[in-house]
Amino acid sequence: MKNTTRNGVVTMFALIDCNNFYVSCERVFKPALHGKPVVVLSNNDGCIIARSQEVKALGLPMGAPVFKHKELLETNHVVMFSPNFALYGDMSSRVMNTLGDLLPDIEIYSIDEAFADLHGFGRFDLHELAETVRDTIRRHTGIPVSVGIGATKTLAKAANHLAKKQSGYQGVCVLKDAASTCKALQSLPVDEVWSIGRAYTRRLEAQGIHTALDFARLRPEWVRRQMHVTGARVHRELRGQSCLPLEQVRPPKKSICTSRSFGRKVLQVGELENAIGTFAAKCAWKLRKEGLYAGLVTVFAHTDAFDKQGRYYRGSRTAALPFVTQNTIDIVNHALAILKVIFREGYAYQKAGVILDGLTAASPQCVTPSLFGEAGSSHDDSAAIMRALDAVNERYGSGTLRLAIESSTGWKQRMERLSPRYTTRWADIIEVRG
DNA sequence: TCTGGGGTCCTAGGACCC
DNA sequence: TCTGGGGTCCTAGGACCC
Repeated sequence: MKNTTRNGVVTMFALIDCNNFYVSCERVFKPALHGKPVVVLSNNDGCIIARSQEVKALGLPMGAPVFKHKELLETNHVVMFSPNFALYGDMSSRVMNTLGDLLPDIEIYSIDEAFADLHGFGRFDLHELAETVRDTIRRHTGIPVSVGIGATKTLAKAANHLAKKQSGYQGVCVLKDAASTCKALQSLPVDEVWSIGRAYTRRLEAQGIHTALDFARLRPEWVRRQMHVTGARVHRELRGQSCLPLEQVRPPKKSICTSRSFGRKVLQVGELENAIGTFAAKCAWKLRKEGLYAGLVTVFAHTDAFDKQGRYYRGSRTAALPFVTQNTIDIVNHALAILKVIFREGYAYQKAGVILDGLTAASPQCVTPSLFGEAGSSHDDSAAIMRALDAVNERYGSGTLRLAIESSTGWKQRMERLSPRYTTRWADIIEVRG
């Protein structure tokens, strides 16, 4: 196994991952739930998207629909929450801030995970360092984390998985040399390797490849041929050759999407227009938050794929905007025009969405305007109106100021088990009585 | 009755051009 | 029967991630 170097110094990567993150967030404010089975549900309270250890032990899989497991959930008195993303987002920044104070070079990889480059910690005991990280985050935020350390990001991921799954590790696993790495990979099923999903697992197992070590020992040419560049990269990473650098600056988004399942059948074009208008406006708002402009709009709508009786239809179309924009009114109008084209009478629509692509950071002044581009309000006026819109909604709550076509509830149907926004809403702040 | 939402990257294949 | 070759751009779909 080769180790990677940075400025001639051997470097190691850490992956810090929150345990059962959404469930842990709920538990911080309801300590009585520790040791009890808890799940967090998707929008519309449809699927299970986070499970406590106790629920995993019951054999309930990730993404399981609630209605299929009603009995199991009831007999085991599983506590259920609607998703509270305002709370999870805020708890995530607390965790990341604490981590950033401990380790200078981090990459926030997802809401509940971060990588760290440990090149400055060569003389430290990495196991002790990892324990300090685990304990400090727990103390400062209440969130339990696991820490995995290895010579590459993929090995850090693998180490983290073992730290979580095998209780002997107590949430900390360091693959400090070739011997410990080999031993770890032997105990890691190949489908747990980062970026080896269902499809590749099926093909690898057919070849008798069952563990990460089996995979790491395959010939590079074979892996390149069968699993393309992505597979080849993972393969090299598992063998200790770092191919994935730490990305401390988040690259700009390439697409922005807002979509929902309706939670009921939508038949009328007017209702669908209301939904698409709402989603398009939300996309435009996300776009402005990122400081980007969109060049393409896609609208899709489809009936229920699980419903074997009903007639299936899936409509989707992409259109180029006449000029790049971040204006809600432009984006909503174009989305509604696309909807007119794809809408078919007589279907029971179950889900729809809007996607913005062709994103650019350039403001319209820097972009050649379309020869037949829509004249009218200047870009300056448009930008000023959007700033005013965002300012009002920021201050008085999203949806205070909106287009007539938008729904006031954002097409959220059932959210019956929502916890309070303890950390982001004054009215919901927790009171401590002494 | 009731099955999430938001992303990225890669490849193959068609359209089109010279 | 036999039907150029190479390049680019775009899109759809697959695979994967959290």
